[in-house]
Amino acid sequence: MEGLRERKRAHARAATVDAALQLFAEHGYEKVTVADICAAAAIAPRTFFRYFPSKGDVLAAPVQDLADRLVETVMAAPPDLDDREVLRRALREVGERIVAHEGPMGVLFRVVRNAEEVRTSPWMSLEDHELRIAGYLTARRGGPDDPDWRTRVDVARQLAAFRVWLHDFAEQRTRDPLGLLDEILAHR
Amino acid sequence: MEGLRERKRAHARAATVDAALQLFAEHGYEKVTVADICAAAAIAPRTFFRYFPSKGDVLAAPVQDLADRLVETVMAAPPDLDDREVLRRALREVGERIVAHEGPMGVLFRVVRNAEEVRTSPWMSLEDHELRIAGYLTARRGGPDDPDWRTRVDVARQLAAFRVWLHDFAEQRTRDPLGLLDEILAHR
DNA sequence: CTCCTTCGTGGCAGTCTCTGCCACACGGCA
DNA sequence: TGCCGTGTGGCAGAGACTGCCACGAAGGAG
Repeated sequence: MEGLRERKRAHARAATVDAALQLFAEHGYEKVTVADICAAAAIAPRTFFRYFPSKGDVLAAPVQDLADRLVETVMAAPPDLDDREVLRRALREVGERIVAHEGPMGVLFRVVRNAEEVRTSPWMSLEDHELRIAGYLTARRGGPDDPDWRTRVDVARQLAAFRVWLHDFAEQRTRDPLGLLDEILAHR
Repeated sequence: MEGLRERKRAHARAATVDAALQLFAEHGYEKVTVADICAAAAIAPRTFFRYFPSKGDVLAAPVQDLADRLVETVMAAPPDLDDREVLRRALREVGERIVAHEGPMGVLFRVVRNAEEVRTSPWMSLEDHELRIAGYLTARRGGPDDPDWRTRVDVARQLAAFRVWLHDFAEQRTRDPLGLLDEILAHR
C-alpha cells in the first residue's frame, strides 16, 4: 500500500492537470489564471506551485512523461540494432502512445500550439533529452562518455522530423498518422 | 534622411539591447530586472515594453535578425539549385555571420543557454520559420502553396543539425567552427 | 517663425505569476 | 492515545507586464 498521504497527493496533482487542461481548452491558456485552476481543483495557489514550478509546467508534465518513455525505450533496445533503428523504434512507440491517447493528447498539443507563452517549452524538453539520448546510444556500443557530433546530429535530425509529425498530428491533417510517421522516420 | 524621431528611437533601442546583454553577461539573466536595464539604458520601464514585448525578447531580437537573414538568403538563391543546396548555402552564410560576430554572439548564446526561462524561445523563432522556409523552397520550383511533408522534414532536419552546431559553437568546443559546420551540413 | 497635429514617452495603478515565511492540521507511527 | 514529521494554506512582497492618461517633442502647414 502506498500510504494515504501519497495517494491524496497524486490524486490532487492529477485533478489539477485535468482541471487545467479542461479550462485551457475552454478559455485559452492566457485567459485562465492559476487561481482559476486552483478553484477548479480545490487546492490553494501556494500548493499549485509546489506541484508545478510554473503555470506552464502543467502542460509540460505529460510531454515530460513521453520523453521519459522515449529514453526508457532507447535504453531497453536489443543490443544488435544500430543507432538509427533504435531511435526509429523508440519514436514509433512514442507515436503509437500519442495516437492511442488521441483525445487528451490532441487537446494538449493544440493548447500548446496556441499558447504563445508556452509554445516552446514542452517541445524543448525533447531537445533537452537530445544529448542524453545521444549519450545512451553511444554508451550502448561502448563509446566514449561524450557522444560525437555525428550521433548528436543524427538524434537531433530524427527528433526534428518527429516534431513535424507531431505538428501534423495536432492539426489532424492526416487520416493515417502512424503510416505517415513511418514514412517520415524512414525518409532520411 | 530618416527623420530625427526614428533615429532617436533606433538608438534607444540599440542602447537597450547593449545594456541588457552587458548586464546579463555580468550578473545572469534572472538577477537583472527590467528596471535595472532601463536605468542603464536611460529609458522608462513602460518604454522598454514598447520596444520589446517581454524581457526575454531583448535576447530574441538578434536571433530574429539572423533568422530573417536566413530567409532572405533562401529567397535570393539562384533558381537552378535544389532545395538541399539552397538551404546548405543559406545556413553556411548565417554560420559565417555568427562566427564573424564571435564576441557578442558568443555572449548572447551563452546567456541564452544559462537562462532557464528563456533558453527555449530564441531557437524557437528558427522553428517558426521552418514552415516559411519550406514554403519558399516549394514556391521556388513552382510547387503548391502548402509544402509537402518531405520538404518540411528536410528543412526541420537541417535546422536541427544547425542547432547542434550552434550549441557547440557557443561552448567553444571546436577550433574550426566553419569546417565543422560544413561537415555537419553535408553529413545527412 | 508660429501654430497645430501627431506620435512617442513616462508615470500610475492594477493584475498575475511566483517565492519566502510561518502557523496549522492531518497522516504516520510508537 | 499522543507525539512527530511533512504537506498545506494564508500572507506579504518582488517582479513582469498592461491599460490609461497627460505631457512634450517632432513634423507639417500657413
